[in-house]
Amino acid sequence: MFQAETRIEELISKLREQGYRVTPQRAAVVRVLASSQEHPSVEQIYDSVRVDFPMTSLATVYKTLAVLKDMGEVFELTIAGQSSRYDGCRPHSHPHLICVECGRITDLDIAPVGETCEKVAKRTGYRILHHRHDFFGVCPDCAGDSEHREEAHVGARAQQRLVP
Amino acid sequence: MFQAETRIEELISKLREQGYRVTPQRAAVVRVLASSQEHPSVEQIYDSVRVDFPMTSLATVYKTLAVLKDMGEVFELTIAGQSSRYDGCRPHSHPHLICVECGRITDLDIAPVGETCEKVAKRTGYRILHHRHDFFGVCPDCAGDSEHREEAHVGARAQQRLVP
DNA sequence: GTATTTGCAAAAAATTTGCTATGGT
DNA sequence: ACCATAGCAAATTTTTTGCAAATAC
Repeated sequence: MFQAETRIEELISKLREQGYRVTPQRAAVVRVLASSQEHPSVEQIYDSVRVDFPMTSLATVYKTLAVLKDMGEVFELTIAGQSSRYDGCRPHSHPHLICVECGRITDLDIAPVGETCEKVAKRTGYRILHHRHDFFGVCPDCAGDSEHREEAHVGARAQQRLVP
Repeated sequence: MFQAETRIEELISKLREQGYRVTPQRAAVVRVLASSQEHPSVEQIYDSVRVDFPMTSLATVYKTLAVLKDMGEVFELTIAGQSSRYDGCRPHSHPHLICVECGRITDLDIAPVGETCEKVAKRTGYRILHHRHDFFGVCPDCAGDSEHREEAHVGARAQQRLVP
């Protein structure tokens, strides 16, 4: 929130530096990414962007995200059973906490495992680019809900299949 | 490879215990999952299964994987830009090494972060179910390839006086 | 002015689902 | 025999792409 403006400027600059054109649509996507803690989906980014730029297309959002991903400024969080979420606030790998019920994604500030990256590189001979460390669980809200209404509560956002 | 048989039996038993019927198709999927280190995709599982059971359908593979995932015996590794891969050899969360060039996925045997899970649970109030710790990088083979490609591509002239 | 980028709509992937016949228990 | 499951094809969902028109630089 605080650093959102800074991050927006940073991303805009980097786009320019790399020879990309800064269109209003791209700027809008950047703004949404930099100012949200929500790790939004493409659809959510699209909706937010269209508040200010109703002419923006979904394809453009995808294309912009592809550019930012290639630049290494945005990380795509693929998740089983739902569409990808995007993290553009912090350029560096950091752990996430993901509620498997409601889909909420939170940044974690636990000690980074930076040294482990180097350890892995040394041991395996890989050149490590980044890593993902995500914890999946049930958030307090959803835990409370499911205690009370186990069967009725099928997460509002999370589509889970029911199996006998 | 050694423990494959054991793991196959284990999975079959667990299916039975939970009231699922053990069909030849399901057994075949289990066999592929338990005996491969490759973290196969659905398509690869499908192809392997069809060697022995050519009548098996892709939908059945998906359905079987859904069952095994729900049982917590198979983990779906979602990856940006490609279809999911499945890890059914070890039931417990463990880190992976993923080559972003060739897609190869290798199990890592570095120290588990079990205590971190509990730490996260304590700190956040989430009930942690599992976690993902994956390192993305370029494997030695692919690194070699791209070095050669680059050299060939740059050509003799450009090489003479370039920055270290 | 020119090359990139947009938006659209259509295509391509990837995954799921509904329904009936089949087959495990 | 009963009911879960397989197979198939159609439906969904998610993401990508080709191309003419618009536009950032």
